[in-house]
Amino acid sequence: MNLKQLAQHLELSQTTVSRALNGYPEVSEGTRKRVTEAALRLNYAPNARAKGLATGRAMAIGHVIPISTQHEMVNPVFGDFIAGASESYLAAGYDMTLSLTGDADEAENYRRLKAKGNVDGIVVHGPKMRDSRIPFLKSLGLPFVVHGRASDMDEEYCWIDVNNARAFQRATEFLVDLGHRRIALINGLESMDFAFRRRHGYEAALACRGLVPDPAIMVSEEMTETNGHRAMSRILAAPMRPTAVLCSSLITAIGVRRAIHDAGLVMGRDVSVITHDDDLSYLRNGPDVPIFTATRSSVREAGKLAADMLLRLIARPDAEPETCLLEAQLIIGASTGPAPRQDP
Amino acid sequence: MNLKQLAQHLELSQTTVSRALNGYPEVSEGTRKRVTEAALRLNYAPNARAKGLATGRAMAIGHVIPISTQHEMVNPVFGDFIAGASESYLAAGYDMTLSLTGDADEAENYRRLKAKGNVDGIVVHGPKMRDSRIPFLKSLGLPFVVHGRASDMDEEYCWIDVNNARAFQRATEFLVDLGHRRIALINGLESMDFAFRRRHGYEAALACRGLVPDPAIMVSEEMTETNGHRAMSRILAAPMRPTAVLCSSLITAIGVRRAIHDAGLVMGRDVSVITHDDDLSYLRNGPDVPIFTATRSSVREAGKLAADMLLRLIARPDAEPETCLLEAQLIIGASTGPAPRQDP
DNA sequence: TCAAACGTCCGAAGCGCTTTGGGAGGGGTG
DNA sequence: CACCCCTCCCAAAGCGCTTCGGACGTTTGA
Repeated sequence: MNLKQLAQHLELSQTTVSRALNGYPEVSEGTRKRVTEAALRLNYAPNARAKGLATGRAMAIGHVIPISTQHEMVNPVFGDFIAGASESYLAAGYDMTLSLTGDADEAENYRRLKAKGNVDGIVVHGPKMRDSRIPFLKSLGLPFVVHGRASDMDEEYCWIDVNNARAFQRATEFLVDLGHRRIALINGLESMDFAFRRRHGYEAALACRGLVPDPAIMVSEEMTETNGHRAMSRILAAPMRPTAVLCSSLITAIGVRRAIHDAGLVMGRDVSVITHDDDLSYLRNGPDVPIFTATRSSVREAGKLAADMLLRLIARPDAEPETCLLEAQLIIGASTGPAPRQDP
Repeated sequence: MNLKQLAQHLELSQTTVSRALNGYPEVSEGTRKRVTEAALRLNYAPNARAKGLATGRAMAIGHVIPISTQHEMVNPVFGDFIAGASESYLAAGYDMTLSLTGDADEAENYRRLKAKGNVDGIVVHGPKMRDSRIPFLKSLGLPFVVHGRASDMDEEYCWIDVNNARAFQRATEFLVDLGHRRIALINGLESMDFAFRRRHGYEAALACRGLVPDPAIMVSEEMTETNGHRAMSRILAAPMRPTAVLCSSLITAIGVRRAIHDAGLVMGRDVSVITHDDDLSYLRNGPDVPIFTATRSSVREAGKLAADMLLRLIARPDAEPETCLLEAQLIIGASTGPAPRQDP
């Protein structure tokens, strides 16, 4: 069933039917009603390709997610982000297309996306420090919103981000206030911008309290359970064991907890743990009393906000670039406590 | 840059340029070379909508994932599945579009997807028992592949699935062989087909060994860490505590491990645990020695196979429906051991 | 009363591509 | 030499939709 057939069936012109369905004023209410009812009954839906061709708008948003070429990992954060974003797309009548891409051909990928014309805008995931994609995308002229930021960039662009530095600064201060003096950091890959910022927040808090960061207890790795376990095991085995640790993800924290347990220690008593918590639906940090003390910020909410921002940007491409900095909550769970006396 | 401009620039007709780019034989090698080089240099890529309109093919696959309306959860399995599938799509030049949908309007959603014509086929996720989507999709005439199966259906359709019954049967037998007599089951929601099959495998193995399943130690819930913890805590607190437990996901198993630990017990000694393991990239079950004994099957691989299957189906829509049953490996980790003597 | 304005509708062009149905030119064949 | 058959290219007709520029009949304002 296409427009032509529908129009014939109604004994109207395609023009009128099209206008009736798209809410144009120059069609009588009676006719509009007749048309919409027939469309519903015959379950007519306009062909998206033809519509896109005629209007020049694809009514679709692209999400490009880089797969770390070495590890080929899909960050679970992505699922929740997408879920949040798709709420907005659904409401606005947009579709969502996904491209997973190796880091290598990413610029080419964006260019094709633009040339192929099947998205009106894109969301950029996993920005790196001084990410070259951002100036490139600006030059392409395709509206985009970045989930995260790229440090050391003078360019103006739309982004939405958690205040990672502040979150980790507060978390570190909280630990220092509890008497901890030796605090480890198990961070994500520092090529990623968020990890860089978190380290800065951590170091700033230490400096502020007259403490010196020790590279021996600072780790930067892909955020998996296994890596968390390995890093924490190593840190616990070394002399001058820390009494507290900051992790960058709940998944890593689970590995850390396992390492603490394996070492015969008790989390929250012998070793305090604070983790960042993206509030993933499948990996909640405890129902009422959180398991981990955490810096929490819903990535799903961020997805929704990013989508809304992008849709606004598409509607008014010449507007000032919006930005949105979300503050993470510091929520207290069972994984932190005062520094033990036998602090080495 | 569109075809017309490219053709003018080359002083050729659109026809010839189009044919040169699409590998048709009726164009000389010299011309083809000239065309492809110019296209590359001017980074021309054909407009996907126009191409789709002309060919009738969208060159895109839709993935429709139901969001359980109650819980609004995004299964982390999905990310890895998608990653696997996108490899195949990329190679075949297909795009991937995502629709998250509430269960309610799902049929309507599929119908629109078909009417809008922006996908050539779809992958159905999370089939339920006797899933009504399957006959509906068959009647729509849109090629589809189901990730999983729907029990109690006479319809023939394409699917790819893990042999869930067999996996859990083997796991249960393995536990019985180790001397366990009282084995708990912490399953996913039994409205989901895979959970239903796993329970059947578990019950079959018990029956085979003359054991009777006890509903008091069988749980069926959404597979989250928290739910795993809660269910296991309850089971451990009750009299007649089991000596082993089967879980449906690694995430649940992590909650189970926490519950065992909280109860002052040791996993693998006091309580044995076997879990299903989808081999997610961010949640590996240990690097070399697995943490959990597990029935393992890579969901990423399944994604790739599903995509391949769907692309074949699209190429030859009249072929017999393919099916693919993957066997899970039973891999031995540190979470299982012989049943303790003090078996109550 | 007449022109202007308005409410409704339609015809046709055009979005960028593929593909059908030729057509010009050149080399081989009888 | 005429004929045929390739090879290589082109013009034009769609694909299904939107939208510009009218057209027709009825109201309205001066």
